[in-house]
Amino acid sequence: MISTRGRYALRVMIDIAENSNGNYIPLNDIASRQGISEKYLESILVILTRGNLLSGLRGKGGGYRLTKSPQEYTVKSILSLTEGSLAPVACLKENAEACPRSGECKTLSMWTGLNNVINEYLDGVTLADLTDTGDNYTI
Amino acid sequence: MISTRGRYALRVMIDIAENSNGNYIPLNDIASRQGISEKYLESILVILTRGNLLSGLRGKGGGYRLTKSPQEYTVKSILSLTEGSLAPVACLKENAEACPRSGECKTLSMWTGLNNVINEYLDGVTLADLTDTGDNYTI
DNA sequence: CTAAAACATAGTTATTTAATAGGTTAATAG
DNA sequence: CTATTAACCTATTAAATAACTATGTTTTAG
Repeated sequence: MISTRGRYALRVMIDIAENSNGNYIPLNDIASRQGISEKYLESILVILTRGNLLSGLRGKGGGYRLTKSPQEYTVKSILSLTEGSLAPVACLKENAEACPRSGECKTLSMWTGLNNVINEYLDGVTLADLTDTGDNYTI
Repeated sequence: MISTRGRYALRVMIDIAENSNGNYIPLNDIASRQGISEKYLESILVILTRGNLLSGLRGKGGGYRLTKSPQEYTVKSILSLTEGSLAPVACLKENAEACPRSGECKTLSMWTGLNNVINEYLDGVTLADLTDTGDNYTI
């Protein structure tokens, strides 16, 4: 289940894709448009910025902007960064410690299949697919 | 993300499918075979029994057994009962209250697509597919 | 009648989520 | 140069959920 962090992150990315045109737009604007608490949004933007999905500029005229064009962001890249992992079970996380039961586990291949199906789907949708214009601008 | 409740439920169903042959098998046996706390397992078996995926019989010689043959259980039916919902976002739950943003929501169709992909996958795997024999017995 | 086992209810602990609060640094407009 | 703007940083908290534990009651077989 995707938490609000991931869902808000997606909305923020869509908001920036639609409202910036390569310009920096301040957190303030995004928060009021989206009706999300400024302070909470800030914690999400930190993650997106540290993960290089956004770049931030301080001071007057500052804000956030995309680091690449909308069609280059997959939904998977946005969600897996903000959610930490999209794996349906703990043993399929990136840096999961080896499960002692993995040898005899009768459900592992089923979980792996589910994981693949989820990843393939989310890899096939880009940020541009979610915006009104589809293709807002190119960096 | 699937919690231990759902994962344990699957393991229990597999265990019963493989070890019962239409006979009732006691919680005690399942718990020790699976290495899961008896008391915690009990709370999961209550859900499975109330949902008619298992039937329980009290007293000596009692225990739990399947209510239908393994190939008639989809993994989805087991997980959605024990997890409550498999929807990736709250607004796609069965009895979700209508989201006030649903009209303007730019991510809804993407989430719906993800939900479909997950449900189709889990609907395509049966309990029989997860057991050693594949087809243990027929009721 | 006694033992076995499901059934029922309530409580505890730890973790995570969602959100707040308050302060610091950097950039720009005037 | 200075005031303002806005990102950046650290810490705290309230609420919910997950995972597990404890104790007792009822039913069934032998």
